[in-house]
Amino acid sequence: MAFVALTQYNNEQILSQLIHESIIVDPQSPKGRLLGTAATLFRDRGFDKTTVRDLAKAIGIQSGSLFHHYPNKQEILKQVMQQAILLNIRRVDLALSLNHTIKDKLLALILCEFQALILDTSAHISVLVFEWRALNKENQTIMLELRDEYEQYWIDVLAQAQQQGMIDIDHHILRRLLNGAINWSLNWYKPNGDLSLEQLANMTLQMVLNNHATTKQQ
Amino acid sequence: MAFVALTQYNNEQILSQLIHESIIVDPQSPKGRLLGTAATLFRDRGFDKTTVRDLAKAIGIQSGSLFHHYPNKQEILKQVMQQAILLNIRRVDLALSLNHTIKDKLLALILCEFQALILDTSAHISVLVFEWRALNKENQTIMLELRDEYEQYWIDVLAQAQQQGMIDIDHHILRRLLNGAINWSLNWYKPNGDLSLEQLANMTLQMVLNNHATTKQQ
DNA sequence: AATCAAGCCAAGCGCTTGCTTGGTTATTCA
DNA sequence: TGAATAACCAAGCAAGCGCTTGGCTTGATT
Repeated sequence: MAFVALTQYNNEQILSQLIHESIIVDPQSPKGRLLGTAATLFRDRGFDKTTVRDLAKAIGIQSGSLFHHYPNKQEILKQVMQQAILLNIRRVDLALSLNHTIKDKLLALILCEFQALILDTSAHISVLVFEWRALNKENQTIMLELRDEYEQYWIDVLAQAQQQGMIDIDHHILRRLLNGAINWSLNWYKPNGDLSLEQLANMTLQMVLNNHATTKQQ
Repeated sequence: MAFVALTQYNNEQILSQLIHESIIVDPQSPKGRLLGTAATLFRDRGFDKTTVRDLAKAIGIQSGSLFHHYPNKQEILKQVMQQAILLNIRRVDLALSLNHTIKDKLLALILCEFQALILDTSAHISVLVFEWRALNKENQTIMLELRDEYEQYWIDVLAQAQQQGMIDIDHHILRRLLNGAINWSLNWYKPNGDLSLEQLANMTLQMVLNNHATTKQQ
């Protein structure tokens, strides 16, 4: 029983499912393209340094026309982040259901998080991670509730891993350390280099597992 | 031969030494207090959202008077970051010389980095970590040279740790993961909580060491 | 006693920002 | 086919931004 990663097909299924449920906006629609463009600009230049004129120009409309779609710039930021979390909650949910040992589940979580940061949702997730402070307090509260939902998947798996003796240190703290280690890859990982995301995820797993568990499993 | 951490006295010695060598600005002087206030504001509100009027008001002068001390706002940011690195290079240098086993040296590096982020240089270092993109390209280059100098201490120790079989994965990648894990503590660690920095540093060390090394040493 | 630099103030310039307004064009669907 | 709605334009306002200017005050130096 080997480790199972999400396929491109999986991701497309999740996407169209969420669009159908009206949980996320179709990236093909005007509003969706706006969010995608905004995510890219926010990631590359930062929220504050991206002006509504920059954004409008990148889309090909007048700056004033943005406010037909969203009431203000802050709301655009919120939507970008919200879509990112909602999509990745589903991905994690599916990835965990495809794997059965705790070790594989943990690897699935790690790989999913790397993929979210580096692959197709990179722009949205980068904004979520690095433009957090640009969110106003009210929106931060809303987003924190969604993040808690996502974090629960991690906590559940890590708690079991600790129970089985696969990890040594407190799993809440381990999650914080891991979260930082993975997020930080945005600052250095080069997608077209020698190191694949699967390799990186495996190395990260190896870092947190104690040696007995590593050699005992499988 | 137990692990030796830097004392308050050590830090004061390093500080006055660096002031005497004119490498960093005396925090008591007008320019130094300006940098300290700027660091705090930049950390708490971000560089872009801190206006020169905010900064001037916090110091107790008119906004225009700032430009008597520094030619522009960007230069203030650069100085804040530069002071942070220069001070911490010295600290790491001393901390490594006080410890002799590789395991203790590694723990010293981890603890120093946590302390830099959380304790007295917190404001400066936070700015360095989280306001990097606010630096213009030219200043980024300058700062990268200083960071390389700092990173060399890490690479040296990690390379030896790997040679001795204390860590399993490539030490360059391990440094990236560790760097992220430690930096991220800014987002969650509460200095007055139950968890001390020494404990946190030890847990982090335990995470990266493989079990054989952990049990074999000492 | 004269000099001068450090430190600061008061005022405001020129520019950019998010967003508004009033109106026009395109698309959808009964 | 006609009405409603979505999508957009052109122009510009009010506020905030970094920074400049010209001159005043103070304390150390010679």
